[in-house]
Amino acid sequence: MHKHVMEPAPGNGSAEGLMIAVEQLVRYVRRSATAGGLSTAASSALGRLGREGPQRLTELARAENVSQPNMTQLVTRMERAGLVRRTADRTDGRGVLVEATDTGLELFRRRRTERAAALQQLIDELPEPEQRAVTVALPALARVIEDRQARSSPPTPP
Amino acid sequence: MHKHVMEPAPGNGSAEGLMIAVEQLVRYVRRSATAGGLSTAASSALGRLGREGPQRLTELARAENVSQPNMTQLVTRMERAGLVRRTADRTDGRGVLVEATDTGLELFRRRRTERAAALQQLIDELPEPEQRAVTVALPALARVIEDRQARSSPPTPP
DNA sequence: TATTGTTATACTCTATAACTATA
DNA sequence: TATAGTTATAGAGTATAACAATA
Repeated sequence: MHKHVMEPAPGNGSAEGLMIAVEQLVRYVRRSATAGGLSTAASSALGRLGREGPQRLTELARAENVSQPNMTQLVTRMERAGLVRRTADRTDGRGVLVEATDTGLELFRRRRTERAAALQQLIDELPEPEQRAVTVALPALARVIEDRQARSSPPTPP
Repeated sequence: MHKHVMEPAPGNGSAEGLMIAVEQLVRYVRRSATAGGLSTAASSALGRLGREGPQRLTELARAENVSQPNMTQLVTRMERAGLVRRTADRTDGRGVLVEATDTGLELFRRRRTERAAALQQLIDELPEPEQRAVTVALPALARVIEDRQARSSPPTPP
């Protein structure tokens, strides 16, 4: 096959090659969760609510790296779908707490199970040493991302 | 911090934990490319055109896992932006070949460089053995995904 | 005055169904 | 008849700007 433009192969270890691999993984993962017809954005927001419990709309928007109006609309759609509910923040009359419903939590778990199964299928096809590399590499990358985010946001000072 | 719902941590090696890590990586990578204001979809399609050269619209839609009308519209938007052009397929009057322009290719490279730099920053913060795990794991996963796709699509039979 | 959230507006992205033109 | 592509339609996802209410 003729290569129209010279570029790194996904396997050569350069940062660009690695990014090509990541892009492929991203596309694969995105396709693998289908339950409930949830979008990536909804699934991600719901996951955060499930993991971390009810939180402020602004907090959620910041955490998900979307604008406040975007989150307002996303929450509205999810509320309409019965996945989350809004409640008043008693400590601040301006605030709104967003909370996952039982339906929402259950759907989120089912979707993540689907994605996890798809990833597991991939891993199962790898030889042993590369399997181990995956179980080391992915959590390590996640940890570094978390560290960076913790460093750049206010560390809940006294 | 109180855990609202019990769930695997990103680092415990279970498929669900690994998927949480992948989700985090996905969000990080998506945010890291900003040049040209290209969307994920446009960037991905442009990348394929760059790597593989001009191809049929249907072929492109299938490869990117989107519907044909979706690809029609995406190509239209990209054409309007000067990133691709349509040409006739001389071997089939119904067909349309989509081809990246020089502008399109240049922008694609710049965006991937941005993403690669962001990934490299992550990797640089890892201890040596985990760095090595990353350079093994990501290409291995990409390779398995490619294998699966090759198996499920017609292998260009005679 | 600053912050929280919503509304208004305007794109992109996405799918399904219906259509046109060519094979 | 089947395939390639477009058009029509509709809804999700996104952002910025303007606004309302509360702190």
